[in-house]
Amino acid sequence: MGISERREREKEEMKDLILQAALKLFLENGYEKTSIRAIADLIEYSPATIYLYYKDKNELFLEIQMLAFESMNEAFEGILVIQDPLARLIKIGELYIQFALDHPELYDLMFIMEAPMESLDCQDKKWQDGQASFESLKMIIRDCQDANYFKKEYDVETLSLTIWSYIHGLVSLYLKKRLGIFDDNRELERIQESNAMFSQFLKIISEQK
Amino acid sequence: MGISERREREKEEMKDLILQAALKLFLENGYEKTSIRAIADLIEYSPATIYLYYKDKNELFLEIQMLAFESMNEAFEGILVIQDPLARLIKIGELYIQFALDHPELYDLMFIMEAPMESLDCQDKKWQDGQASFESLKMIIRDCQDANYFKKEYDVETLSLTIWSYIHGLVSLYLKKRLGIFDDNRELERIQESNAMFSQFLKIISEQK
DNA sequence: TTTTTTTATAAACACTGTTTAGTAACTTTG
DNA sequence: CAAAGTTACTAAACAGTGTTTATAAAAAAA
Repeated sequence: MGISERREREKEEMKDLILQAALKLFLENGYEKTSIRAIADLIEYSPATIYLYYKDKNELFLEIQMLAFESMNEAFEGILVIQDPLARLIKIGELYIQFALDHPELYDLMFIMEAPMESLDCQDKKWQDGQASFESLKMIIRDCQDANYFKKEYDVETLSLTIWSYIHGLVSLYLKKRLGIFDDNRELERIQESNAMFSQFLKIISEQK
Repeated sequence: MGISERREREKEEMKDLILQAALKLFLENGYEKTSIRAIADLIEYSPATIYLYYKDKNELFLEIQMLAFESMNEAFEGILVIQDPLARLIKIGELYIQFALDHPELYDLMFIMEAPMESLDCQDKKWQDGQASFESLKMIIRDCQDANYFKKEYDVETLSLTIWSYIHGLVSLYLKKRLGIFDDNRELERIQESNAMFSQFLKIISEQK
């Protein structure tokens, strides 16, 4: 009997219809201004209908967060062609910054907002794409150790966290408009300069034996 | 005539009454759950009264942000007794982390939330305590350069931003519950380990000539 | 064709920040 | 001292928000 299968399929289609509408409005207006009523209006359904497919607003935006991680991991794919591990590390940092600047709302959802993490920890399988992107970083750092760029005594996870912290801090200070402390209006250049300096530091650390 | 002066004083007292009530509720429940009505209830006034003293919710919480910066700068005061500039730099990092962990809601307001920055840039005189704390960092780094810890070619502001980015990234990943990617429940230890590693790196960079 | 199950919604609930119109109290003036 | 003017305050409303409930319509199974 194909009926229940068709219904299952229709249910998925409806979930996706809602998700795409939510994504569209979210990218245009951000989280707060994307109301359930606005999403319902866009797809021409009643607000209550959305609750038949998603438990609440958080669950809906958790799904968008997952799409965002997939998208980021895609952006990281081209990285493997770079032979030298340290150059690869520096490149992934640049791609990370680029992703954050290109999709500030998605970045917010992935790494800053607490809303989508409220009924979840990063261990959850829904965060596997999030974990995957961190695994990419860890792998590159292991490669750097194998190629004798970093001391093998360094704990890979600690080193990964240290580098991730830096780059996340840099982009989130920018996204949250805290780089205005510099009196000139060269916030984007500041990011590039700081990142160049950090890359330089990584090289110094790698040369130190 | 002392009457208008008394009224001026009473106006300030009322502003402070509202501010203290807002601060109390904010520290207990965070920004979203601190409603104007709840503040009004606590001081036994009508919600509309609050709007006679503050333009809107943002202006009220901008005032709290300023209190938070003052409080952080106080926490930094003891730093000057440390003779060695590099040790001083490492110590201010520890104090920064401690402040963030002790007052997560205040930290959020100062460096993460966009709400209080909406009608303001960091250049505004209301952010002078915010600028002061960044100046402290810049001064320490200049001292490090004078003591030959860091190359004099390094731009002080770029170096400050790089270090600030790292430490802000670390604490904000923790506060926003993104350190759950580590399967153990040792998030606080992770922070300590990463910070120890970063301090180590600073030493390596300072020794490289 | 009748019964059962699924799908969708109108309306309400309990909130939110904010504005408006009107009242009561205090201050100044005649 | 009484009238006029000013200031302080609030009840009520406005326009939103996320979410739940009761009800009706449509589809599937009996």
